[in-house]
Amino acid sequence: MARLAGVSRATVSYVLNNTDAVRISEPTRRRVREAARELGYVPHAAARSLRAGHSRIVLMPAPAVPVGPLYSRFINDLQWALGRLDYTVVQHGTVGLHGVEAARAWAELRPVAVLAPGSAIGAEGVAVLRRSGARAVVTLGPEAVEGAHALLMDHESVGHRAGAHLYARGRRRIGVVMPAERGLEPFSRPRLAGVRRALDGADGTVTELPLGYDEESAARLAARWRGLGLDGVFAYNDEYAMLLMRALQDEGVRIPEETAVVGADDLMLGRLLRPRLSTVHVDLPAGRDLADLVDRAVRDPAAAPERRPVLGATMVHRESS
Amino acid sequence: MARLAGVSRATVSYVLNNTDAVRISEPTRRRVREAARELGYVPHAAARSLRAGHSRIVLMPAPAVPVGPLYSRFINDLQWALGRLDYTVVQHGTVGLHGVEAARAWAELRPVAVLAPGSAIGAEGVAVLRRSGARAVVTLGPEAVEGAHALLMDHESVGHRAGAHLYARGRRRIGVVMPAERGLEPFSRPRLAGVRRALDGADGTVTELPLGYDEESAARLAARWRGLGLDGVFAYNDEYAMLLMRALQDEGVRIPEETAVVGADDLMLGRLLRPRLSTVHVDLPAGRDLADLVDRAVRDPAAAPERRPVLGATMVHRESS
DNA sequence: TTGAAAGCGTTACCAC
DNA sequence: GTGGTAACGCTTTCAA
Repeated sequence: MARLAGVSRATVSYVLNNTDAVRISEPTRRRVREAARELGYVPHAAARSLRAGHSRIVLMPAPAVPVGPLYSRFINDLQWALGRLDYTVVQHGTVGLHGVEAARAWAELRPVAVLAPGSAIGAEGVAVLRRSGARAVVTLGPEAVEGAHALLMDHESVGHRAGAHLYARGRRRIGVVMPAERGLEPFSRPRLAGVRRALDGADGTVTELPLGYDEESAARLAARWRGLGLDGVFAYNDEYAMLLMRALQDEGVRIPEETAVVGADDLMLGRLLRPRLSTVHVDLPAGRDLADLVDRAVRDPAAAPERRPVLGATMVHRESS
Repeated sequence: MARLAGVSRATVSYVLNNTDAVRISEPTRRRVREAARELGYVPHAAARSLRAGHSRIVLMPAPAVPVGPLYSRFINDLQWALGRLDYTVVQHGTVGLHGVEAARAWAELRPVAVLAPGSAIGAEGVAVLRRSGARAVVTLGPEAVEGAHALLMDHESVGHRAGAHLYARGRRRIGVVMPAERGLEPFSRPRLAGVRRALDGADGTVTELPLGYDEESAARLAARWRGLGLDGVFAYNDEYAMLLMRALQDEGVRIPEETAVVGADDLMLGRLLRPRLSTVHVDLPAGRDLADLVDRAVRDPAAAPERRPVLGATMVHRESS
């Protein structure tokens, strides 16, 4: 900051951070504040964190795939809650980096905490981040990563709810839609596994159904539907469910009589379909809670890693199953 | 960086940035690199930008409202393209700040460029950012802001296309859905204005229809539909269109005979409805082009502000109108 | 109550 | 070819 009001830099620092020890005279404070406004002074985060040895940045990678309203809202909540705790939330636009590479890119900003999908980071990435001064690393995903706190997003149980529901409704030959789009495997594979587990040891079969998110792909699948002989399908999520349901209806397949359809995520969308779409409702944790967890972890970096299950799954039975 | 390999910090800097002047012996280079890996060394972005006087950060505010797949994809593209140009893209989780407040928060990171909705920033915010060293400020939105480059997102023409289409199809009493959700006004108001302009001086009327994104709200609107005497409606976007269409159909209103419905954004969704939804297709600029614009602006900060129209709007006529 | 000075990690510039 | 030194903007300690 310039030698603006004819006082020393230290005085400026005191005033602008209003340091508790009230050692600066009121007139001086006023002069400093005025000069700051006049000059459009903005503190330099880099200099501050260089000196302090750490920043107030909580870093998360920006999602690489277009993400649904559910997750968007979750991120927003979280940002708001972290902001209240005086953290600066930053979504880092990592291009296509993974693991250590990504961790290194993030570490350059010396975030005080990092929140990232476990799959994007790995144990080695966690180590890089911790060594570079991150006081907390929190992973999101199906399993915990060594050395980091874990928010266990149990997508497997989403599939399990759907599978169990279909089975309970008397369905035995069950299809599971697997999105062809890249980047969805971390969600789709556990969901598939959950359906498998629901039918494990029972008299049912599970068939994987690759499906691209476009009408032609859906029409192709629907055209060979009767040949597949399936009486139930878990469509990955509500959007794919809508796509598939439409194609099946166009093909004359009656829902739910011939084939029961279950989606997931409980979007508005599904309520508007006819028949109304049965779905697995997914509960994400409140941003507030998660922000508190991050804050606690930052304050006590040596604490044992927490593993907290989040993402409750509940079956919502409507008309399509 | 620690005094790791028994060489000076300067030598380390040379090796890791492999400075062109090849003045470092190969053995030394090797030693340095090895030590760096061993220590898990990661350069300190804050120190670097403090020294350099500027960062490579391109900052954008993280969207405050859940944003559709269209805009998500656009942001992703842009991030990727800027990453290719060696910028670090950062989405700043600004809680509820606007204008100068927000600008100040962003300026603390000393980004080399800022990309933000014009409404979120204002002329004063632009000034703060420029004074704090941002070499380029690019606004997105319906109108340009003094001192900044502008990407003119012409939502007014989206509404205009819809309005003109409905009028051409013989509709005269036209409703325009206005989402009740906060944060959508920057899009909904221009879209409404566009419809108004399309009917300007013609023998038609425009009626605003507030609508919350939930079934009850839609049902209430549908219940009083016949009383409104509207023969056409522009539903803000495809999602609201789907919500409204379903409610109207449940009420027995025939589409498009009694009421024509037009959405916007050309989502997959609309193709799956019956009747298929007419919509206004929106073209966002390629991330690549925009990244180039930012890069040019950064290289020549003194250049006259560009105002570039983006977001082409095309009417896609399907069955609902 | 205020000012001077050190030091955070980097890099540009000069001596060695 | 190498290494020392200063400076970037800020906070903090110490002295005036």
